[in-house]
Amino acid sequence: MTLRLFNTLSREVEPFEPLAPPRVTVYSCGPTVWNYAHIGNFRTFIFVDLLRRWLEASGFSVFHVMNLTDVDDRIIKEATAKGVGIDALVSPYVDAFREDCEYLRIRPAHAQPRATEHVRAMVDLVQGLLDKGVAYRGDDGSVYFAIQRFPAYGRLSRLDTRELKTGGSGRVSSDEYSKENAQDFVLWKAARSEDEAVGAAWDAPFGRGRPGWHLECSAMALSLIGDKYGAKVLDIHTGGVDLIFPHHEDEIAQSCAYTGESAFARFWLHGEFLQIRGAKMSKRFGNIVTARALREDGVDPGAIRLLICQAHYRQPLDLTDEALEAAREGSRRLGELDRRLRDRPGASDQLASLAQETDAKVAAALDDDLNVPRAMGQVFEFVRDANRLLDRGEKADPAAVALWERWTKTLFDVLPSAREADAALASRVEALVAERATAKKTRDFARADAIRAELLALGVVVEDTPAGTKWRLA
RNA sequence: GGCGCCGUAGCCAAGUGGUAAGGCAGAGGUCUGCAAAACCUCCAUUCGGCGGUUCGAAUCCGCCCGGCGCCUCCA
Repeated sequence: MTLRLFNTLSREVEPFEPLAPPRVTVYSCGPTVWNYAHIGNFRTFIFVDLLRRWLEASGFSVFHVMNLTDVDDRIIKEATAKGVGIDALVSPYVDAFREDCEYLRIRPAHAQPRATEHVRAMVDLVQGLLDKGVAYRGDDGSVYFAIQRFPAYGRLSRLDTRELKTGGSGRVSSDEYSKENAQDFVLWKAARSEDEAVGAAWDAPFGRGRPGWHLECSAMALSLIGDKYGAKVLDIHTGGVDLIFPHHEDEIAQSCAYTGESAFARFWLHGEFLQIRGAKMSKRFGNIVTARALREDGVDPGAIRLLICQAHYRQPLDLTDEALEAAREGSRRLGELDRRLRDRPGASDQLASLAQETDAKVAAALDDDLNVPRAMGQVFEFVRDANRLLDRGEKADPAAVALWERWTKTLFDVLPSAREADAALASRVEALVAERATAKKTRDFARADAIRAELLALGVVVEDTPAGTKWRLA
């Protein structure tokens, strides 16, 4: 049983074998920190998080890099508008991104390089490309990559089968005139006064300027895996489907032209979009839902993760209130069983073997191009069967509990967040629960129900069990 | 216009040649003073439509309808 992954390069599911097992290098295109990342961005990052968790659980030693783009056109534009430097603009959003990742239980990448901290590597890369003659300096002082001098250009996005859009707005930016070929892309943008004003310009042998977006990823990836492992080729490169062209195509061109290798990454994995009510989430459409907005609305990260886990990463997923509510309910049910398992420790061959069977199916699903939804289906079948066994008096076998925690915590991390009532509320609730117990004992059910309603108003749900009354936050 | 993805129950969603996983919602039941939680039963003769290939298709092919994305430094 080996891991198979869909490789955008071949458009096929292929057996995954890293260059130097057990090490696996993964580079993920991260956010541009000009604003709060939205939940659509995070769908991709959660997909990568699931991939990493499964690689690690499969015994691979993962080195994960996710960049933070902290210099680009939008950032410069925003900084200019606000009259601040790019670093001042970006810093709060860098912090926000890390907070959001923590909220969504996304494991931080081992390296989270910021583009502006690696300008040296970018300059070297550009110089290397100039030296090799695949890049040239345009009339405007910017440096461009000549795609005609890189025959493999377009392989990832199947450019040879595409036609350029004709007609349309015909919008041509001024730098178009500086290129040898309209499709050449910029590696290094000559500094303008606006760039200087916000601190977005660096010295380079080929002229003062700033890195182009595509360049950033190549330079950081190559320098980080090069420094650490002496490697020139990534095992896996991830991103959203929108990055296939031109971003990843350009990364391949730059990187391979520079290293002389035939590949920049052996596997290219792309996550589909999270749409919102059928449309792409975009600032333009005003339909952005940020992670922090969800957090402020009290949405449990377990529910968000479960929602994302219930669709395959290569399928578009539509975010609706209904879908989120369904996931919240599903996550709650998982949480119920989790509580039950902790409450009833003991030995049970039946539960242990059930868990083992489930685990094998979960593993098979994940090995099949990270089929998380199929794996989740198996977990839910386990929930039903385990509850039935517990109803019949079986105990929570430690071996079963260990596997349960592997799925629900280590791999998918979909349980509801633990929520503790503060001391004041807890003591008030305890008092009411005690009073209700007395009322029940004297068969004053009207009083007991009134107290239950009162508790509900406090956000507390009570459950009468053979072991006594239990309560929890709703 | 070119390239690509998708259309499976009320909602979300697996399944890509062998006779429709799973979640949510809903109905009935067990348990309960009543609830809650959990469990049991039911809930797509059918997979956007029409043709075709096949012993057999949601799965392959063709056409059509509908939705979405990329071709603008957008995950």
